[in-house]
Amino acid sequence: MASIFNGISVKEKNKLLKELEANKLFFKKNVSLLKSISKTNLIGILESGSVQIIRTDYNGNIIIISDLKEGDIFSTKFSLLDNAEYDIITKGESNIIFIDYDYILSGNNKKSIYYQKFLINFISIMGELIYTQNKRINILTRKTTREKLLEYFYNESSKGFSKVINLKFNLTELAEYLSIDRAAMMREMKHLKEDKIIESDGKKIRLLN
Amino acid sequence: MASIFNGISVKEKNKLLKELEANKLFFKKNVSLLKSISKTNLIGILESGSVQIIRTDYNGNIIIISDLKEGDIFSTKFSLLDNAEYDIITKGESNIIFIDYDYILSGNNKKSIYYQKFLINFISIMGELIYTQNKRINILTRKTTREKLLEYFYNESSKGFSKVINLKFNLTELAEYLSIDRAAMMREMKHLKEDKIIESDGKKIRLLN
DNA sequence: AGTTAAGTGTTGCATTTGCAACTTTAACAA
DNA sequence: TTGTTAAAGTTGCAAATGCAACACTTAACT
Repeated sequence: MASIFNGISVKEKNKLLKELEANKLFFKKNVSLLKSISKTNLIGILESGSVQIIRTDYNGNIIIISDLKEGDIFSTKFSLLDNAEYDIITKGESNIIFIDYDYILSGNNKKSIYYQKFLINFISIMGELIYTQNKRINILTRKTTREKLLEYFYNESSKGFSKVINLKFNLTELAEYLSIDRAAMMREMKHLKEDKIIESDGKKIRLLN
Repeated sequence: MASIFNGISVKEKNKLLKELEANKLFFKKNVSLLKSISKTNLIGILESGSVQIIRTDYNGNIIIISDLKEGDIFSTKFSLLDNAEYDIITKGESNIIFIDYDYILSGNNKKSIYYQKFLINFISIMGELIYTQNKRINILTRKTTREKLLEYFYNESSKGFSKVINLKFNLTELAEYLSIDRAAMMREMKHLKEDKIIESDGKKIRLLN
């Protein structure tokens, strides 16, 4: 998995961050970031700790949009953080580097080789994100629960070159990812088993035929 | 809207394309591109003409995934073009520049200022795409037809700073974008009118209260 | 070990949805 | 003008889905 500082030494990284006028901020556990930062134009790099992007729907249910680990980045520009339903929450004490997005792209007086590497790494990360999003859209646009499940299973199966899938989600999270009711999903998985299209045991799914 | 050659002169552009070992290919109307190119690692830039990315579902229905205009880019890496349901079709005679994605990112011996501009423009375009995709996912993850419609209308309304929306889709395309049955969508729009939540006339929608 | 919380599995029921099959309207070319 | 095609608008109906409410199992913590 690409990281934004790939191929950049610690020394170069510090120079780069100064050049980009980066700010490093410390946050306690369970804090909403949106109160302390600009909502529209920042790139955040999670240096240490852990952070979640969440959506709170009209019922008050919290849906985890993404779970960030050290080295991951997020953006207040591409994500929908101007939308009141969304927020960024620290799950533990976290150090986060913020850089102004437009300043990254201004290019002014930034000709160093590590700046170029930074741009390239950024592109790499964005490419992965676009691909991930396309996969999800490809699933979400299926009309039935069965099609959504099977599209997901086939994706995971071909990714691992195997008819056996070890879910990286628990079943509750899988239902959230597919955006379907959990009970309806369980029901449909039962039908898929009855129809001998899959076998399953816990998080292990086997595609038949 | 950002273009990949923003701020790059024609002369520089030609140097850059040589540096990136770009290939320019001509295609006739109604041709599938996937037969002539590598499926996994290219960036395509539509220099002239018009192109669509489509998906053919199991019923044989064709869904337009995106409609590319001159200057737009597409990627065989981020899009799901390895998936048999997807294809790229020229709608008219088209000239397309292909660049190897990994080569763009290798950075080797590429220190020119226009290469840097190219990277920056690329990031800009990818950022817009990520944002667009996030918006769509935000809609597709709503459970009901009504919520999908309203989320879409509210988005468009706040984008235009107005309670009146002029749809950029026709209603058939809107149903496809929201991934709902057209008849069901029409029915729900009628309910929204009866409930005095919207008024509508053709492609003009007005949000009430 | 015992308690609590989180996740799994199931069911009945009302509602929503997709699908098929129409009619009507609009756009446009012969 | 008339004929043709695409889009808009309707409706009935069967099937799928979400929701609520359970019981049961597993994991996590004190």
